[in-house]
Amino acid sequence: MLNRVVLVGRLTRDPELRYTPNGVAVANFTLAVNRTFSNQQGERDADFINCVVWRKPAENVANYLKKGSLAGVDGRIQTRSYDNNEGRRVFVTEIVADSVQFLEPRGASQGQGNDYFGGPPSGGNDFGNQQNPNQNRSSGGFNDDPFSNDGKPIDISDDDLPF
Amino acid sequence: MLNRVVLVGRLTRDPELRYTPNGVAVANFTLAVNRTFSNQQGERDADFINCVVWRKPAENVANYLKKGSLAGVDGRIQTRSYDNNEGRRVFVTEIVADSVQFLEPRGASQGQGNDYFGGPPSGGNDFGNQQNPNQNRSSGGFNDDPFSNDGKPIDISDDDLPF
Amino acid sequence: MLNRVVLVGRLTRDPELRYTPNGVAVANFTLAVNRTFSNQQGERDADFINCVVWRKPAENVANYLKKGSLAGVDGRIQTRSYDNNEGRRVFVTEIVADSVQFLEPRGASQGQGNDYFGGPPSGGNDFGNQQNPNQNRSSGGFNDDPFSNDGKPIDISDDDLPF
Amino acid sequence: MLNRVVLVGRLTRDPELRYTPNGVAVANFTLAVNRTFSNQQGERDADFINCVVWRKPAENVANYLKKGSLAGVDGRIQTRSYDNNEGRRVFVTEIVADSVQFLEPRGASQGQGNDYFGGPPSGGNDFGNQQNPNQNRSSGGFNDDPFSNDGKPIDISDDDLPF
DNA sequence: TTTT
DNA sequence: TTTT
Repeated sequence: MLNRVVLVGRLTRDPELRYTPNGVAVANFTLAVNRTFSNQQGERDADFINCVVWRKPAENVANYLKKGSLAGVDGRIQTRSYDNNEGRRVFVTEIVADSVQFLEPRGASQGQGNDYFGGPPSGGNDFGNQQNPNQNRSSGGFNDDPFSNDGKPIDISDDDLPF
Repeated sequence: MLNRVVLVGRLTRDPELRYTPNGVAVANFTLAVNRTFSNQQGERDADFINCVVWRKPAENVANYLKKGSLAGVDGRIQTRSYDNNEGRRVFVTEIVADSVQFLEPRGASQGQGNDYFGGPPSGGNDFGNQQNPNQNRSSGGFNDDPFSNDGKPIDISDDDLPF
Repeated sequence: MLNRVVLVGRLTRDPELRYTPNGVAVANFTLAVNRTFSNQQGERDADFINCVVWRKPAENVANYLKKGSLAGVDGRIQTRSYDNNEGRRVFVTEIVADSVQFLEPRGASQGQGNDYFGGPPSGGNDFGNQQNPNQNRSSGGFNDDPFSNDGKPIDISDDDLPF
Repeated sequence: MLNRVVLVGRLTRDPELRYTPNGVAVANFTLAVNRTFSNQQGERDADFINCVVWRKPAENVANYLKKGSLAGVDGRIQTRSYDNNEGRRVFVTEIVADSVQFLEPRGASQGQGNDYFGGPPSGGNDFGNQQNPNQNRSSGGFNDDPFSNDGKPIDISDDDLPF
């Protein structure tokens, strides 16, 4: 069923990288996502959202992100539970990231070249597991913008503004 | 910052409706969202995701959804904490729904008429807080489908299939 | 960079299935997504959104969805252009679906068993390309709901309701 | 019905700001969203996605974003049509943004203070129409991370790695 | 050219 | 503590 999450926020601390017994990489990190509205005290609260990422992107996260880095996450919500050392059942809600995007400007990672993110060897600012790069023949622009009416009087109506 | 969640799943039990001291409605419910892949044992696990919704849509949820109902949620992740009655700090991660969509077929709610959801007085199958119904003049369709080549030989290339 | 789309709507007509020269399946369909708000005339407009899906899920879409079917789509926006038979450049914006979910109730596809969707041989109501089924050990629930205060007076504040 | 889009990309040119006869602001801009995978030629294509935003956020977009700015968009897909000056029906697919987030680092807009975006008078790096700032009492962190096992041997299994 |  |  549908389960999709997209976040942009900052790492609250350096990511933690581990490996399973079989050598599969896992990285954990927490994203502080500032709310877009203020609370009663006029402050902007944040949500602190735990994220997990596996395999290659896990290593990229560990290598190129650190406390304070601005990052985007595309993933799904996962719930699980485990018994802690006091014999209590603990319930966990976290985001399993399909891909993590590094959103720091070039300077922040001393990269160079014409890519936003100078980091990973392979070039590119996105750490993803097998994506779905499907149909994309002649990637073109977009046109016929109804607003780009060349010199003719503008025609924007108010019809569509319900509140 | 960006924080967006979209879910489709089934209510694990009837929603709970309450009111704040000021009379504002809040509904809580949990969505079981079946995973789209199987685990090692060949079973489909589910994620159990707590949701909150406020005001009018809260009342609609309480009135038209029940245990087992299929529903869609569009919202954001919220984290909070509180001290429980043992003096322990409890951390909560939940979804604050901006809108909840009822996805049961008409029959399921004995509704009628030409709306999918026969429920709410106002008609419509969606419970939302103030949406952003912006520009939408002549709502039209889409056209010039590259695939609708009238009688001419099909032309789909394999260029775009990287794996 | 981030590019994520989630839709729930109804097919405007039967999906079209084709194959590339290399035998890769592609299905095209249009989703009518009713808006959640009414226009000036009190009517609910719809958006008509073109979707493409590749490989196995393409065949599932062709086999199990038809005009009017309620479906969910998780994908990304793609823009491309091509020259039509009048030598005009045509710009296309469409959704490339990573996965398509069949949201019709069981009866609608004469299925049976304890799966929501009785359709595909493999069982399951979701047609997806290689998903990212990562960490998901003991799938558990969620707990310590601040609202489940056992018999104690309810404590919901109005603090958080800014408008 | 569900219709949700989240994008992060760069403006292909300066945004265009206009006003309806009633004085409502509308801004148009196109986002270039680089794909996360390469094409057959080893290049990263981009999708060029037209966006519209209304009212106050429209003015913020016009004031604080320009060609090349990195921005996040949270919105919905809209389709419409109009007749162009050759009497042809043109179909448009675009994103109506509920909110636009400015993702440039502080320096890029000569701002200051402890907010990421020093721009808008009201402070804050997000331009949104009326959001849904609901329940958010004691915004706290997150804890009980199953991975933060203090000095005890790590326990990550491979159970969950299906491919 | 559109669905319920 | 979970839904079909």
